[in-house]
Order: sequence, then C-alpha cells, then structure tokens
Amino acid sequence: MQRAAADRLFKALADPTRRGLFERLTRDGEQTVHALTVRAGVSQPMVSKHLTILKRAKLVHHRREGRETHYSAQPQALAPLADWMTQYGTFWRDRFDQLENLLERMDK
Amino acid sequence: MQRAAADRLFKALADPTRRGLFERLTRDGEQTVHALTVRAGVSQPMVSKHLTILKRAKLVHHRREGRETHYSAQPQALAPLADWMTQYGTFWRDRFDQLENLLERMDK
DNA sequence: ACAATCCATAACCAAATGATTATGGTTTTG
DNA sequence: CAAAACCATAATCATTTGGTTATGGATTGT
Repeated sequence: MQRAAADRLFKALADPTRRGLFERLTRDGEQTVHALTVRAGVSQPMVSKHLTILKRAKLVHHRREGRETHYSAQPQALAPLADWMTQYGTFWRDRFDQLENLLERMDK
Repeated sequence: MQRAAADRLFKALADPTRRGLFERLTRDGEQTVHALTVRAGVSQPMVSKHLTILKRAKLVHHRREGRETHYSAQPQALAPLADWMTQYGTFWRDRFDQLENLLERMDK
C-alpha cells in the first residue's frame, strides 16, 4: 500500500512536463490551468491531463472557482519519496551539511 | 545538464521492478544477473534490460567475471534526486529528526 | 441574449515501454 | 571435447504514454 503510493509518486514525477508543473506551483504558488498552460509548452488538454495525474499522486490540490480551476502544490506528498530514500542512508552523510544549512536559512 | 541526469534518474526509478533490483543490490550487496533473476519475477533478458537502464542512470555498476556479470548498487547516484528535493524545503523540517536519528545509527 | 473564456473529456495517433521467446557468444564443468 | 550455464541482444508483441485536435459544458463579459 505504501508501495502503491510510492509507485504513483515515482511515475508522476517521471515526466519532465509534470515535474515542471509541480515546480512552478511550488515556486509561484496557486495557478489556474490557463496560467500554467501559457508556459507549459504543451496544449491545454495535456496540462489538464498531467494535472490529473499529479492529483492522483496527491502532489497537487485543486479548487474550482467559477469557470477556472486553481491548482496548488502539496509538497508534503513527497514524504514517501523521502522515506524511500532514507533506506539508502550512506550517501546522506555527504549531504548532511548542505541540508543543515538549508534548514537554517529556512528559519530566517 | 543536471536536468538530464535528474530525468534519467526519475525514469529509471519509475518502474517497480527496477526499484526492486536496486533495493536488493543495496540491501544484499553485489549480485550476479542469475541471482537477481531468480527472485525478480521476470525473465532473465528483462533483468538484463532493466539493469542496463539502471546502469545508464549510474545507479548500478557492473563487473564481468568469467561468464557471470556482477552488479552492485551505486546509491550516491541518488544525489541529484536529493538535490531536486531540497527545492521543496518545507516538508524536510518534519523529517529532520528522523534523519538525524538515522545518521547517528549509521555512525555506530 | 450572445459571444468569448476556461477547463475537462473524447477520439485518435505515434512512439515508448515492459514483457516474452529465440538465439548466440563466452566460459565453466563433466 | 561436449554439454551446460550465464548473460546479452534480437525479434516480436500488447499496452501505456504523451501528444494532438475536436467538442461541449459551465461561467463570465458585452
């Protein structure tokens, strides 16, 4: 079951267009499908489809408002991926300082 | 360029069989194709193909020895994935303690 | 009311993907 | 040396995937 969640996550993130959408929603916050389509490099229907896949992986959340649909990123949905990665502990040690640094910056 | 590396990585990890092979190599250490095939649930040629994909993502390394090929995991190849994830900082805070814990256990 | 906008779904298509069986090249074993 | 074992590649196939255009439903603007 955690298996299936991880699978949907990895598959959702396997496509660069989808990662692009997720990254943009994370960086720039909530966006309409239209706004996302303008810079996505693919057609509006394709953006909708990709968003649906991200939605099933719980990476995004949507909110209808009139004729527009606003999508927002749910970065906490990356947790299973983080869990999966902690199995491969050794390489983390090297990254530890960077991470600590990041967390410090986040606290400011 | 880091882009392409991340892409090969995500795509390589998108398949559960491939993740299974990688996990096994990480947990149990170096293995021959034959040994991997026995428990992989797919045919030997498929194991070879998956290993090739993992190899192109630098997630595994191979070493020929007579008629057998020994594969081993290269977990440090997950680094680009870790880098990518640090962009989504917020959720890391929650995982920080677990990570610290893990690193402590690793030092023993 | 009518036209335009926003979005999702449908219909369709080419290419990629995951799998199989068949084959052949090396190397080891009997 | 012959047979068996190990592995990679080739040929083939069904399914999935990422993309398009077409359409239609709902909402907003004139």
